[in-house]
Amino acid sequence: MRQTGMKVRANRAASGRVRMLDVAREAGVSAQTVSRVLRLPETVAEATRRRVLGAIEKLNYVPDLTASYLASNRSRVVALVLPSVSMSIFADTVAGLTSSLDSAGYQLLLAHTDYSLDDEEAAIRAFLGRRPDAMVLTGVEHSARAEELLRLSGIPVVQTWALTDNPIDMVVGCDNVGAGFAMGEYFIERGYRRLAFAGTNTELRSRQRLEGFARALAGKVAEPLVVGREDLTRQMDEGAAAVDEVLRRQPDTDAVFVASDALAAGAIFECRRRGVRVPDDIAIAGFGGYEIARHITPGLTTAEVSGRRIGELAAQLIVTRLAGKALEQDVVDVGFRIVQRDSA
Amino acid sequence: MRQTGMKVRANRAASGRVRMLDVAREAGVSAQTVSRVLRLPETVAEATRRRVLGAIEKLNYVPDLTASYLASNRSRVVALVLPSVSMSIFADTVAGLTSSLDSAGYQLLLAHTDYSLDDEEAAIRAFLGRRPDAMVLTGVEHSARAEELLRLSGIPVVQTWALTDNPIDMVVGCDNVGAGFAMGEYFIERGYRRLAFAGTNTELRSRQRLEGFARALAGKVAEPLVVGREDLTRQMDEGAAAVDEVLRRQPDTDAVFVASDALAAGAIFECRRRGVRVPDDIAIAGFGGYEIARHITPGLTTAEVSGRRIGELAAQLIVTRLAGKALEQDVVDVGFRIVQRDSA
DNA sequence: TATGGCGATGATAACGCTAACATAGCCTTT
DNA sequence: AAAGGCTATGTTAGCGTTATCATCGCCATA
Repeated sequence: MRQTGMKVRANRAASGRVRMLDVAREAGVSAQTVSRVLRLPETVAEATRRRVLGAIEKLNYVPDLTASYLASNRSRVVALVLPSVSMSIFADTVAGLTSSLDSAGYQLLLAHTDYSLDDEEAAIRAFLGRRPDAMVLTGVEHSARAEELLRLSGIPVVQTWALTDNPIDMVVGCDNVGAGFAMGEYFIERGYRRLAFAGTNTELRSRQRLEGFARALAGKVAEPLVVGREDLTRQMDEGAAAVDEVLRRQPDTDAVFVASDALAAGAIFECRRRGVRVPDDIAIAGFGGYEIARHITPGLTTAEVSGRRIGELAAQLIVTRLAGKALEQDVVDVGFRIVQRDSA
Repeated sequence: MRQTGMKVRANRAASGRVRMLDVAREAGVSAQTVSRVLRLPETVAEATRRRVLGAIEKLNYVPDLTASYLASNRSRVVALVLPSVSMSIFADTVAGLTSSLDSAGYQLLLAHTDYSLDDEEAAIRAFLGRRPDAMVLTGVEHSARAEELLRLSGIPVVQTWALTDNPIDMVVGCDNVGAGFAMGEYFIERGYRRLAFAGTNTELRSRQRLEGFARALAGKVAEPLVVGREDLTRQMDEGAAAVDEVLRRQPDTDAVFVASDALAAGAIFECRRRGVRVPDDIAIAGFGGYEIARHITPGLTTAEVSGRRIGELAAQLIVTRLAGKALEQDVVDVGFRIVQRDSA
């Protein structure tokens, strides 16, 4: 496979692939000039540049960014770790992130953890081997080892969808405790007295929403019934199961705060199937602000957070940082907004 | 930055990063032995291996897969090009793909094209620079140049979500024309006579479903009204708009085949808002088999296709092929299934 | 005891690119 | 006209890994 001995002879590499040197020969320049045409075109004379571009076109040359990284120490790759890919809320974040990074010439490496911190650590470790220029994580809860690896790597890291006083590096998210608190107050103002919370045990963000929610109720009404779900692959099924559990364990519940809109939609659908009226028999509020919240009947009252904006801001922080510029702030709160509809 | 002159001295590279050589020195072996511990552990003596693993742990060494690619010509990266990330149907495919590839040690590079063939070509070009071991595309329609680049690259390519007689390499998908035809027959059997189709102009797959649908109606009932949507970012909004257009342009429509379940759900929600009864006033069927089809009221009749299975099979084809094994078949039809619920 | 084979390890030369420095030619400036 | 500076291009030496071949013991075999 590898050619040994005969030097310089070949017009193509042993691999058969077109290299920068092949383009250079075709254009009658040095490899360095080809490199410059690609990266700093304005430093190359018009005529030369045209000749090189012609050769690139003719030979169908595609530069090897892997080799480029090795020589320049910039990979132009951003790694993204998500709990789950098939979750609309994160999909918006991915969309915002890629849109903004694309235009800056970065590409996205993706992994998902199935909500396991161990899997997350494994994913981070594997990613670091690709030498990404930056890494985006979901949430602010990670294994100690994962945080250490990230710190040692020295690359910019953005944690998303939550806030923390002790970030690894940068954070773009919302105040989950605050959102829970606001929803608790909202329920109480409206006169609901027998409350429940349905969320996921495995997610810190869900637990934080519960924390705020419970705090808002404290001293005013009874503690909320808490229903925790583990499996998150079938969101609507889980939401339906959550309602079922709430109605079984505390039949006189008059309002439920559900930790995500997809779950909440599942809950509303289940109520409809059972003939339980929303909000008359039971009020339901969600979190996230997915498209379905606007469309479902009754409209879903929810704590809206712009997932897309989180992605865009994360990208912006990364690009700014990688450009060597100073950041105005490395903790960004995108906020939330209680959107009132008919479900609560 | 680069050190010139003084050789061998440094215990760490100029970059400050831990290299294989640092581990080798720590363990008192050669770099090659460290490499072997990582890739072919069984060829290294037990005691040596332990020493090397200890050194790796101690120094927090993370192998540089970029350099590894350059030397071995295997990147262990699979590139995936999607029309859109925030679309549940593709999310399942991504999930299936990553799950299967993870365990084989591959990582996923992701890009989206916003349904533009030009953007797709750009994404493919950019990806090829990363030298992925394989590439997964959505659909079977690509620019001529993109196909040429892929063929020249020589890597395994899997096209998904459709079938074709002339694949670039491998295909995993379903028969969109056939699904449309089956849905057409279904409507006719049930006595619907004034039909419409709502889909996207930009997607070949949507047009194929229409083709089959129209063919099933031909000679039996009038040609279907065709409503085409362009913007696909807000699926449910688009579905609502589609119903609106159908009712406006052909008020006596008694059934609509909508090219995706998310659109169809939007359509059902819109009908509900307007007081149009489904299926009594208008029947609605979808395509895909998303979770919402089971939950919405009325339940959505749909042509179900397993997006997850498409991802899993694509991964399997890739892994088999990269392992140098022969494939039983390079065109896989995952099939579809008309699932009858209450909406049609 | 010489021979061959095998298991474990090491030395060396790429892989395709870019940083850093070098050079060559030309234009200003004084 | 000499000095300096600028622009366009070339040369060289890596970046961190792995493929390949070489080496060195050691043991079984004849």
